[in-house]
Amino acid sequence: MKAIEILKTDGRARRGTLLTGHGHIDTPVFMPVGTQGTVKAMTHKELWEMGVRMTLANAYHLYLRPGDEMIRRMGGIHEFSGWDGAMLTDSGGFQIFSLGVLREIKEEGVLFQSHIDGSRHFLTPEKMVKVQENIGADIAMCLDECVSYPSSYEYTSRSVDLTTDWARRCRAARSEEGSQKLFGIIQGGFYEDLRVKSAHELISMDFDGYAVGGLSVGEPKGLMWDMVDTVIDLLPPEKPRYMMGVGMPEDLLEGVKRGIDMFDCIIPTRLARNGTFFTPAGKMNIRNARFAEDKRPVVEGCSCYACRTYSRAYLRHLLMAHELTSFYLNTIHNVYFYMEFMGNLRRAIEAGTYDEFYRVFKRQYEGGEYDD
RNA sequence: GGAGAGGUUCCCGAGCGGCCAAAGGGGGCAGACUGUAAAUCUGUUGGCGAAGUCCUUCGAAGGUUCGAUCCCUUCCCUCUCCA
Repeated sequence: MKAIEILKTDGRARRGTLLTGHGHIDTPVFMPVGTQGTVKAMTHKELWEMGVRMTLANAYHLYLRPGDEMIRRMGGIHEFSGWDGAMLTDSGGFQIFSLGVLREIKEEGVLFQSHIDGSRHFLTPEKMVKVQENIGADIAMCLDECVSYPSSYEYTSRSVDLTTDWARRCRAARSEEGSQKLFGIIQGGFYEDLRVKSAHELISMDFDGYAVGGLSVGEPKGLMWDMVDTVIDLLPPEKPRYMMGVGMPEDLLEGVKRGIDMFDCIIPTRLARNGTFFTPAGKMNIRNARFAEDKRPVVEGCSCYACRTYSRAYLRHLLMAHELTSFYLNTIHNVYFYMEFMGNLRRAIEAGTYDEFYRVFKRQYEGGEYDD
């Protein structure tokens, strides 16, 4: 079954509808990250009201706790959590990368030591497909190896072969009944030929969609876009393209311009908890002393609950006092900002004015004039 | 009135002859964060534009010493116990 319908294009930018088992999702879409089946500090109510219709959870984390079998017995992640929107699960590939000290990568799979209790687990592509089926994600991701930057050509090359082999095994392991979609993940580090090779091999396996992974791992920005450019035109236009783990608003702007349909990133939620707000004029660190007695909202004219109700001074106070409400309100603002931003991107594509939107946004965002 | 303990940089608190502008924590200030082991991490926190065999600082004033936050004397102030 088809995973996306493209409604309109503007240059390379695509405006479409992602077809999932839990609703049709307007693309380009940004998925807030909810690793453990919840976007930190949010309930479904706030997310839904802000227009979030799709989130990302993590199969590795849910496998360890509470357990994928348990979630299956509870009726799947949607029933278990009460989330009516769509959900994509990452396979745990990123954890192979980020929890590096606790792992050993083999051809057969990854030997992993749980960060929770130290227990040993052998994660294979087949197993992670099964885990994601148990969880009941609308979109599952293949197990992959996300290579760090910098990595040698030799290492990256072997890693791509491994990721490709794992993708083949994931493809073979999936059960064909049900509406869950499975995406392949293009790797290849920062070597164009490896990216091309990875893309070609995955495309030949006919996945429901394709992700570009292994980006934003510490490389210069230019390199990241080189890799996207290298691969984007190889991808079948009738399938969704997902840029994993990206990014900042300016990254979304660049990605959409290049034809990416889906993004996820921890940035809006984590930065919120750490005191950084997104504004049309760039990032704002609310801890800065100059906001101590600032009665204005974070963003003048912003319709989010936090901006409608609270001042910079008060939000700063909540953060400094380590009040839990701070996480809630800050996250609301940043997620709202992202949702509104994505809506604007989509409308710009519909209107055929993406280039203009791109220029205006960048000028404002890099101008940094929120402090008057 | 008697006995004892103590006063250290914004706060708490270590230091008890030079390696001390003074550990550590808190707080403050600033930075970072990109498929979340994140309610996290990093830097900085006396002055002098920077630097230093520089200046000021460890309750106050004297003293001993080449040298004192550290030893001595007196004073001021806190706290505890006894009366």
